Amino acid sequence: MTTIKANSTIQENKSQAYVTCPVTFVMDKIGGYWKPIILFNLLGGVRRYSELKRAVPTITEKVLIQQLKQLESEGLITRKAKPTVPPHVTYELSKSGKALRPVLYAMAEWAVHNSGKLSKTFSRQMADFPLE
Amino acid sequence: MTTIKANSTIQENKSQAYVTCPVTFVMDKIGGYWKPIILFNLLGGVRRYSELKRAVPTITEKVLIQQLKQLESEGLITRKAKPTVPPHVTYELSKSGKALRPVLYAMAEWAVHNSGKLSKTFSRQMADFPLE
DNA sequence: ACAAGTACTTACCCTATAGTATGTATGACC
DNA sequence: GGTCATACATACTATAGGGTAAGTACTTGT
Repeated sequence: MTTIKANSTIQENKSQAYVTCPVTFVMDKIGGYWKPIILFNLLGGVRRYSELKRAVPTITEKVLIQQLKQLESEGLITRKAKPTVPPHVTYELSKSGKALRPVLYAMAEWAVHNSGKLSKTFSRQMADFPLE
Repeated sequence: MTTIKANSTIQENKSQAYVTCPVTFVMDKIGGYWKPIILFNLLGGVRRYSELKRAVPTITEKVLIQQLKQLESEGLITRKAKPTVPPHVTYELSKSGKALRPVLYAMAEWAVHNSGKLSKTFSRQMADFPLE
């Protein structure tokens, strides 16, 4: 599952920047390519694994769980599994995950006003921006 | 200068997600590890290359210019060079770069409230958050 | 008997990003 | 005439993230 090597120079640089820059702290948690997309989808409420897969069709299964595990270990989402067959697993934003709404919203707003030709597409999407 | 290979699968996935997700659009522009940190520093106003270097001491020169070039080509910052010796180069947020303030601010706010022991450090930093 | 669905896991490979180290042009200053 | 400072460039290496492909366990439906 792609274990992270401790004590690499990159990781040490990161942990140093952590302490000094709040923005960096955030980027380290949601900075992966797919993480914001997943979080965005979870803003709409509880989602099954398979629902997320359908909502983000271009992500591969490996990367999807990988990112979900990371988000879970960072405390941004919670996983609930019913021990049935076939399995039934749901993901949900945690308290701090829900607190990211203003961040994602600010991003989306920025995209609407600073994406040239895509602006119209994005502003249409904003109508669907989950309010709670 | 690390040219990006066009037509790789990764790039194609990205360009597809672009069109559907405003959050992804933003992440692609400021999603690099150092970009938000650089932008954060430029929120304070015009900065010389050497000032940025001192402000972000753990970044290497190679990566610093690399990121600056990318931010410039994305239209988030502007570069001005005086043809003197020694050279005098300054960087500044563009209009769309300045528009990122709410995004960075929302991130910093989230960090203050969701970083456990680091919260106090971050809230102290927030006092210095550049207002304009 | 067998295919389908769910939520994964594993093995292997490729690429973008980051780090290390060194080089460059030019004029000012000593 | 050698050093200093500025703002880079370049070559090489390392790592994290992402992609492809295949497999697993168990039950329900045909």
